Order: sequence, then C-alpha cells, then structure tokens
Amino acid sequence: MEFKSTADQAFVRELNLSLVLRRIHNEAPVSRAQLAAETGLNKSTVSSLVEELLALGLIHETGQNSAGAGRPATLLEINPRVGGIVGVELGVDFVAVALTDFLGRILWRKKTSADPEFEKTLTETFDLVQAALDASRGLDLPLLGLGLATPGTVDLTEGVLVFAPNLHWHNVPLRKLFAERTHLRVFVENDSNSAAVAEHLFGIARQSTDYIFVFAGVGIGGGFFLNGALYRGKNGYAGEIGHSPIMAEPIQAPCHCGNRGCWETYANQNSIIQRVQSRLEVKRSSIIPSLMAEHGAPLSIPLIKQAADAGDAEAIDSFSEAGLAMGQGLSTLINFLNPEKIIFGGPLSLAAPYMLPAVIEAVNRHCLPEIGQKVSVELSQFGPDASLIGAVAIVVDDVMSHPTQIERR
Amino acid sequence: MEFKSTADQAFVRELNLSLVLRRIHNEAPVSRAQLAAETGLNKSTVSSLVEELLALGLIHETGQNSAGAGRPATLLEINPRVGGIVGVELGVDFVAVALTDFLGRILWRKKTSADPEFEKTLTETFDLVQAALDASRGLDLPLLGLGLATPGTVDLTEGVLVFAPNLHWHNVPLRKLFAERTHLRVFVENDSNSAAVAEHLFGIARQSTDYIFVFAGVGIGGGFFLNGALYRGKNGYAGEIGHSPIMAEPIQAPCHCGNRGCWETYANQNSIIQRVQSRLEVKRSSIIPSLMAEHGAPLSIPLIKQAADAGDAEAIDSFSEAGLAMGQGLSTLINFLNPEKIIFGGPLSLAAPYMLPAVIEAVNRHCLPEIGQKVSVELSQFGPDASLIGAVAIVVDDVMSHPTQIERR
DNA sequence: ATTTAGTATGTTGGCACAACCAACTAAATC
DNA sequence: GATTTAGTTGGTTGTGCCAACATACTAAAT
Repeated sequence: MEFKSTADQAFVRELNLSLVLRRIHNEAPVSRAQLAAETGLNKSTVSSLVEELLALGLIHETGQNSAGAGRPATLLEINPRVGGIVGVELGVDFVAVALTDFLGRILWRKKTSADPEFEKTLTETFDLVQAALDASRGLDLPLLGLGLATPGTVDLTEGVLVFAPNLHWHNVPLRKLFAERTHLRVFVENDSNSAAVAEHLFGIARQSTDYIFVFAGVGIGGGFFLNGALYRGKNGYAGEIGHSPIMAEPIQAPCHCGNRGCWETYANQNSIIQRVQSRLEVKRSSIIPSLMAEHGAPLSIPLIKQAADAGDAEAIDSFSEAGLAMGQGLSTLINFLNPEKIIFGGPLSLAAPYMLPAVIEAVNRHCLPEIGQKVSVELSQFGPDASLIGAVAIVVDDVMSHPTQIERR
Repeated sequence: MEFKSTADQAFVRELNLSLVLRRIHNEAPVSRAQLAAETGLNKSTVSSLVEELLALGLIHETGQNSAGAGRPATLLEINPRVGGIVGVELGVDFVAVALTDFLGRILWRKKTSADPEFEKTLTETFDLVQAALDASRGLDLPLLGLGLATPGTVDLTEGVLVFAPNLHWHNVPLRKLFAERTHLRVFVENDSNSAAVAEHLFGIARQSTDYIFVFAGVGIGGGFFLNGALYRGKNGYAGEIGHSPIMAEPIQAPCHCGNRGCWETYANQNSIIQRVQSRLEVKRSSIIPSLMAEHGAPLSIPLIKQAADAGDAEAIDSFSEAGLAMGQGLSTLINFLNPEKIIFGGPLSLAAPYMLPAVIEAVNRHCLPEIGQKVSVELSQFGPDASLIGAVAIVVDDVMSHPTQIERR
C-alpha cells in the first residue's frame, strides 16, 4: 500500500538526531550554536540531541573555537572510531573487501580475482571477510555492519540478490549467508546504487540532491540519486541505462539484449578494445603491440591507458571516440532527468582523463541547451573503488538514518 | 542547502492529518476503526484527527455500516463541497478553464482558441476565469484556490513561468497576475507534471508510487512520479523525453532541437499527419480526402481519428506506425526508470485505441525482458483533459498536504 | 593589573501539545 | 444476557519550544 508511514514523537526524535548527525558529518567541525542557527532548531533542542549523540559515541567534542567576542564555541565532529565497517564488492571477475572507519577511510583492504564457480567465489569471499574481521580485532575496533555491493537486482528488505545476469546468480540470500558467519548487521545493495551513495556521503556529491552515478565497465549502469534519495524503481531495476539507442556510428554489433545500436555497445570497455584492435589491424604506428608483448598480456583497459599515458595516438583517439559515444548516450539521460551532476566511475574511469573532455563535448552538442548548460560531468572521487566504498557507505547511511539503533559488535 | 526540514509536534500532526485525509480520499467510505487498523495509529489518535478534519469541513460522516456483529461503524468520506477549485490550462493554441468540486468533478468548463499574442491570450484567460468565478458564486461554493498548468519550466515557489518555448513566453509572473485579480491562492505547474498529479489523485494511478505520464501532442513530454512524489529535476526541466534518439525508421526530418532521429519526430501529432500525407500521395484508396473536403479542414488528428473509426486502413496503419515509434522511445524510458505504469495522455491520446496495441508491442520487443514484463501501459483517465484536471489536482494536493492551512474564499 | 561592559555559547525548568494506553461507554448481533 | 466491534475519555509519556540563566570569553577603559 501507499500511505504507510505514520509519525510520532520517536519519529521526530530520530529525524532530528539524524539531521544533526548528518550536518556534523558534512560540516565538521561545527558548534551547537551553529547547528541551531542552520537547522532552525532551538538551542536547547540541539543541546539535547548532541548530548544523545555523544552518549552513543557517534560524535566527539574537539577543542574550542574562540574567534571574536563572546564565549568560545565547543566544536563537534564525527567520532571516526565509533566503529569500523566491512565493505564487500562482488565484481564480475573479482572480489574486493575493505575495512574502514566510520568516515569511510580505508584501514585495510584486499582484492582477489574471482572464480567463475559460485561456491568457490563465495568461500573465497568468506575468507577475505574473515581476514577483515581479524584486522578489525587487531585494531581493537568494534564493527557496525557489513555492506555488500553486487551487480544485479537486489531485494533490500530481505538482503537477497534476486538476479545478476553477469554472474549468472539467482536468488542468493546474501544477508543470511554473511550474517550467519559474521554475526554483523548485513546490508546488500546494487553496485551502481552503492557507488552513488558513496559519492553522497564521502565524495563529490555531499551537497547534491540530484545526480546520477554512471558506472562504466563491462556494461553501463546507473545509480540515480533523485530528490535526495536513491531511486530504485518499482522493482529495483532502475538504472538500466546501457540499452538506450544512440545514433553515433555505423558499427552495428548487436547488443546481448537483442537490440542493435545500444549505447553500451559503443562506450563500454569492450568497445574500446575493439576500437584499438581495428586500428591496429590497419597497421598504424602504435606502441600497443610492443606493450602487449612486454606484459605477455592481451589488450586491456589498463594497458591501453598505459599507452595513452606514453602519448600513443591510437590509444588516445580510441578513448576519445568512446568518450563521444558515452556523452551522446548521457545526453538522453540528462534531458530526461535534468540532474545537477553526472558522476563518472567504475573500471573504465581509469581512462577518465582521456574520455571526459570528449564526454563533455558530446553532452554540450546533444543536450537541450537549457539543460546541458546546467549539468556538470565529473569524475568519481573513488574511481574504480566507488562500489567498494559504496558498500561501506550503505552501512554508514543506515547508522546516520537510525542513530539510536546503532550496534557495535 | 541540503538538510533543511526539521521536525516538531506540529509537523507530526500535519503529517498524520494529511495521511488520514488521503486515506479517506482513496478509500471512502471508511470508518475510524478501519483507519486505525490500516495506518497503525491508535484509535484515539484517529478519532482526534478525524474530529479536526470534520471541523475543517474537509470530510463528512455519511451513514453507518452494520455488517456483522458489534457496534456499527460510522463511515467517513471527503466532503466534495468543502470548496471549489478553478483549473486553468494554458495550451499552445487554446486556453481551457474548469470549475470543479474538491473531488475534481467538473461543475463548469469553457475553452477558447488562444490568440498568439501574449496580451490578448492573457486577457482572454482572465475573462474565462472570471466566468468561472461567477459560476462558483451561482453555486454558492467557496473557492480553495486556482491551479494553472502551462507548458515550459516553472518556478514553483514564485509561481513564475520561467520559459515556454512553444509559447515564446519568458518570466511571466503568473501567480502574481492571477492572484491580484482573483484573490485566490494560485499554484503554477508544468502541464505534464500536473497531468501526472491528476492521475495520482483522481485517475488510474491512485495506488501507484512510480509511474510516468507521457504527454503526446505537438511534442512529447513526461511527468515523472517517482518514490511517491513528482520529480522535477535540479532546475525543473525533468521530463524532456522527446529528444532521445530512436533507431526506428530511415525518415530523417531534423528535430527543432537540432539533432536528428529524435523520438518525438516519429511519434508526435505532426508525424502522423505526415505519415498520412505521404500515404495519400501514392494514391491509395482512403476516405480521408473526402472527409477533408466535407469539413473544409486540413488534416488533423481528430479527422484522421474519424477516418480510422470508419475503418480507413491508411488512418489505422498510420496510427499504428506511430504507436510503434512511441513504444520504441518509451522503452528507453522504461529501462531507465523501471516504472510501474506508463500513462498515455495529451491531445494525441484521442487516437489511443489505434496506437496502444502497437505501443505495447514495441515496448515488449525493445525493453529488457525483466523490466518490460513488469510495466503496464495505460490510457490516461482524462485523455486530452489531463492537464486541465491536473491544474485542479495541484490545488487539491496542496490542501491534502497542509489541511490545516485551508482557506475558503 | 584590574575592572566593567558587551557578546556569544550552552543549560535549565516550565510549558504546550503530540501520540499512546487502558479503561470505559455505545450499539449492534448471537 | 453474552459477545463483539466502534468509538470516547482521562491520564501518561515524551517531544520541541521558550525565556531566563550561568558561563566564558573579548574589548576597552581605569
């Protein structure tokens, strides 16, 4: 049903606690008086809220600020050691785990390439998580929760991965599996969505209420942050932006979705590798073949990036072409949703220095002028780690939303 | 800034009043006990809220329901005569005004074709509004407000039409202009957005939190209802969906936005007229030329509709072709946002019986299967009147959101 | 060095008002 | 009469608000 949420005093208290906590997070160091002035809450109310947050261990008093006349202010900031958080990113071909403090700063991390087989990937992930738990014990840091970012659709309330086409996984009860082993509170979220939350809490979107995280890698996915909250769609599928048609170029490799002309076939990782390959076939001078021989490795984005860094024209031009296609596809998205920002991240964001100028050029060309002029296209603060930090961020966001329900284990 | 809204008891009261009022609106007739059970509010709280709504005149007690054992329930419903609402739709080539009761039922309406000149359109609109005011006085109905739906971008807080490309209007302070003459509370909203709100309050989207109103006419615009609220984007431009590229057909009339292949060039009113024209040029048998002669009128959507109703194949096929293009463009939108519903409205929705089957077929073909299977494409309950009813709806919605601030004039 | 004024910070106790709860009355059926 | 359901009443708890207050500093005169 539609109209569920009733309000009572507890709700008011939680909302105001959360409000004050988020402001401290965003503007630390800050005084009680400042908080009162900015929020419109009464001074005494702020004092009461701050007292509760102090008791919960979520914030710290940290020195005084005696600028100007009057009594000096007691400054407040987040207590980063209130607890640690374990973030897990299940990638298509890797698993990454991080241990961070409450401010999302990485204290420990590890990454392994994943086995295609389901059971093996899972046990390997459990091992990494166990190592993170050991690390937290070494640091004498209680844990607040475990966040899990995964490709595919997620049932948030149950913590179940409903379906991940790239992993070929169906209905995996991730929360149950990880909660049993770690006895932590477990949160599961889609990888693009968690990356979007990472930018909101820790990255370049702290002040933004309307932006889109574009996750470029094997495909192109989107995390929508609209009206100050994630937008997941009716069934959690929102963000499938890779399959809009673009009129860029006459290449017409059919997309795995069955249509032709899908955006992601022109602008994903593989499209760049193909661009480079076809350029190499016509025997242009390029250092890429020798790099491949040197590393004994096939074409890859990091390798092409390395060539571009060395000034290789074929590499640079390939990135630039893909950037134009990226920007053309983005234009549709921008016209639809009129976001404040597009944040570019994921594996492909390694190549951002070579792609972003072309992306922005294409956006300016293809968007409606009033809308295109207002949007800014920026690089993710976390680049390829955005989803991993995002896994942490969804836990932090839950604590920020329900500060009284914090559990340190 | 980002974190504004603090909460206090007044806020709680308003939220719960609004909650109960909306439930009564949606489920009338309904008893206090039922409301308590459904909302989770305490019985005594519901009684108190209901009492206040009764005192405000917003609801009525209406008979008893004595089914089964126990004391019979006192049923409650919205009081439609709590006040009237004036809705104004500023179209590209017409102005429509309606007077409705609080349930959005039309008591009086009038429509005129608009003069292209700004001043004349405005005075003509004032005259129509005055007639509506007179009608309300005749019915002895106090007025709750005046809603204004207009194409283009709107500054909601100021009630200013920022820019309407089709009207060539800039920075028109509509609220100020209409409030001065009518002394009513005036609300201004974009036409597609208001149509979306109309379906939410009075139409086929009462139970939906995630849907998109597609307004097809001269162009194609969208009203996004996401997470239970209108989504307007950062600058109020969200919903410019007409300019996404589609790969439908080799016709390539450039769009007025400067790009080629824009969706709306394949699926708007004019595209249908062009389809019919080119069919008539190759001399197929069709009753359309004789209809044109009979009416002494050029090709138009109502005329083509008339031909289709008479079984004319050229008319039917033209609508169907445009429907395929409509569905193809919708697929991008659906993949992006995973809505529950697409609601098809606007002038072109006259032809819905001939277009919708093709639209649905194209959606099924082009959407990602998991997403496409979940969406339903439906006809607006108000068809070409959706924005006019929407103008009323934005006033009703404001009253529902802030019931204590109701003003009857 | 001392005093006095001025100013901003943060705390206290009383208040109004929200929803909640338990016990009640009201009005029907069995 | 017993039972069941609807709705009301009086009292409780827990909010944020407000005005007065204590606190702690700077500024500037003595």
